[in-house]
Amino acid sequence: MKEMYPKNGRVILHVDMNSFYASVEMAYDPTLKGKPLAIAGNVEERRGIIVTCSYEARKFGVKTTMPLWEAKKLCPELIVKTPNFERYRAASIGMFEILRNYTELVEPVSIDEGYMDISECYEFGSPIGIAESIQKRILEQLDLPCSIGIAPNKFLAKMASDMKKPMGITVLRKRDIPIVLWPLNTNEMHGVGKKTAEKLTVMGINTIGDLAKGNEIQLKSLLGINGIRIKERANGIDNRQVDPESVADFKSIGNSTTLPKDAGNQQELFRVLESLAETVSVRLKRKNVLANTLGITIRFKDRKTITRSKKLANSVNHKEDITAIAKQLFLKHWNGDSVRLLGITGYDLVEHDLAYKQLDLFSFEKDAKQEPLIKTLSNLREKYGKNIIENAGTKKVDPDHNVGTDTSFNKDFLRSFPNSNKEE
DNA sequence: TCTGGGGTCCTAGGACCC
DNA sequence: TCTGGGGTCCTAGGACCC
Repeated sequence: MKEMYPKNGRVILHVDMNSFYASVEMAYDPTLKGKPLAIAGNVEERRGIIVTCSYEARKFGVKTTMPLWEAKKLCPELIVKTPNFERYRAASIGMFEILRNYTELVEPVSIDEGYMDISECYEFGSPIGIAESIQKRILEQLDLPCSIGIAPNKFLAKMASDMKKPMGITVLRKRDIPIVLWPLNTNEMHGVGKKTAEKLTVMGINTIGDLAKGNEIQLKSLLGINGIRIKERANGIDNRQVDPESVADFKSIGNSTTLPKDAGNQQELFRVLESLAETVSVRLKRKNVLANTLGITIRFKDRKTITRSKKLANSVNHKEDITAIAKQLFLKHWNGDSVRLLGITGYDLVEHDLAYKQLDLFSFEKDAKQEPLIKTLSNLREKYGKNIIENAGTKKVDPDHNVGTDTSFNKDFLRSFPNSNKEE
């Protein structure tokens, strides 16, 4: 059966929910249907921006990322709601469940979009038939609209799903590229933003067709590896696989907030850091991971933004540890200027159990990496007497002398010392 | 009254080691 | 006496996406 299909005959779908948050609110409260609706954060405060809006609101010129006050000026009867993420997550889970009825090869990209590899889905009919069936089920079961792109790879499927909204189904074959894709401006291409489009313009590249014929040496020198990649994409080449596991290994977990008013008071900023640390700690624990690197973000009142991070000797997920490190980083790099936004992010995430195993190994290791731990141990000895572990601090650690069996010194005990990551 | 919050990936320089 | 080249880790910033 498989041999009947050509080697590169993949069939990829990109399923994209239409104005997702607004549509979920409408499904939840049908009286909102047909009305200009916007979802916006910080509704009471001056920093609120439009996160998503209904097609009715778009007719007035309301757009995503527009400040709320501006949207209200354009559309005085705009209905504004704050995001209700539990609702959106529930709808998202329902949507991906429907997709998995057709194949296990479903890769969620974000809360409201995902790729499917339906190359082997013979029993469900033609690709268009499958797309129609998916669209119908999502509408009937969840009352939500979506657009679907059908193509031989991810990039083309993504471009295709964008072409008809709402409730579109678009097929984009390789042979359609010159007619359908090439006339478009480069900034309409997935992966080309404002900055890249500007650089391309300087090179005399305006359309995706220009890019497809672009000079590789020039592209590479101006845009790095991305220059080569976007040229390939412009020619319809994209070999990325649909990977259902990719959601499982997230790389960072963070929380940031724009303050109601710019602030320059250290006590006040510390309180913000404490609350951010709390959120990050809860999220890390919920995902059962610890962070090996911690970073902070400071945006000043002129919107200049800096990030500062620190690789840690011991992984963390407790609020107290995160708070202490964040404050320390902040004090070290804050110049006293008024602050607009603060953020804390954990990177280098390791699974809870793995982190503990490494910590155990770590305590028996004989090389120089042992130093931070030895310092911690010395502190402990000073505080609690030298009977905790006799030979810590020397290079001659006996692997059979298991420090972990001493109940007064276990992992939890060690972790209760936020200063174990203190900078020397 | 301008411009949120959650992320990913890439680049580049300096430290450090061999 | 005066200095190579490669690899990896760490840190910071930037571009992009939803």
